[in-house]
Amino acid sequence: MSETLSHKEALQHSGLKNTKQRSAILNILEKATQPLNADQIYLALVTEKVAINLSTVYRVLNTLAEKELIIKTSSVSDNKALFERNDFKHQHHLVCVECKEIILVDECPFEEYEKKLNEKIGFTILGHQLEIYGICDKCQKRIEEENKRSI
Amino acid sequence: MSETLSHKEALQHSGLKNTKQRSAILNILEKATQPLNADQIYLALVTEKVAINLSTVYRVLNTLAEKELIIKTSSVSDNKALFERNDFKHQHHLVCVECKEIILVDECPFEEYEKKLNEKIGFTILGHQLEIYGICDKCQKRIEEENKRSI
DNA sequence: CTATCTGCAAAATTTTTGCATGGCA
DNA sequence: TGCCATGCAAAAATTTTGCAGATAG
Repeated sequence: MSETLSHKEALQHSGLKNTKQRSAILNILEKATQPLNADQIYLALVTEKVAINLSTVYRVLNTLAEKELIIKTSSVSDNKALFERNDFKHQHHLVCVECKEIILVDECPFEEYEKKLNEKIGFTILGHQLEIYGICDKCQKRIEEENKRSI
Repeated sequence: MSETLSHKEALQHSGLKNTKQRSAILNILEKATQPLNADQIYLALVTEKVAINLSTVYRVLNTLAEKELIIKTSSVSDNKALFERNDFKHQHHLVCVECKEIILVDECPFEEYEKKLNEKIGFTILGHQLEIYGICDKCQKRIEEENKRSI
């Protein structure tokens, strides 16, 4: 399995040992279509008959996030930590405060800004964490509809 | 105090009673230059000699967020719930990873970006949580100096 | 072989809840 | 007055940690 192989390489490259727990967690995140929380990952592993402890899940996730193999974010609705694989594309999350859906966007408004800050105050930006929240198109329309009806 | 008055009106408009705890919390968020978590709000209230219980803070914050008088988000780094007033005038933090100093900047690269996102995918931005990290001018120069000396 | 990793149990932290009392409309 | 809101204490939920035994390199 080439995925497992690349996980092994990724772990080694980060100076981490290639254990079945770590590899299994990377596999889960590989398959996921949206960020998952620790419990969801734990349950997915149990379903796949992977023997693991929830505290190990947390520890592995934090380790992988530190090494930037995965990305740690957090959910607005129930504020649990969320994790997703780092495909090294620079993306940001749009979180709808109504339906809690997460929309991924590739564009980033920072290239410009980073340059400006550096010129202005000499601050060198290494990175940033950005979460944008608002209301998605679908919810906006639903809300408008509801308002019309209630008049 | 006109702020207190508008809080009273805002609460009434949402069908909520105007209690000193709710008003005090709205006041704290009014003054804040960035989203605050429940504990920070509680501490700010205690500092201002407002008698309140932490569970009331949580309850009030959730109620206000439901009525959309405030916005609930969550922090990426320590995933705690964050709260800010709905029409937030914000600043951003530049955190130096060397000396941990925090530099406040007023400029925000989002006005442009928000417009673009709205036109493109209909997403209406209510706010955003941004953590920028890098190296400040001072540390940059110190590091360069150290490197020169070690050659 | 040994430094790192995991499981387990227990603790720490954040948030929620039940119930009796208090206070706004 | 009546209902909504708060305080208090206790519980629930999420995440972290210490330690002893297991395992990858």
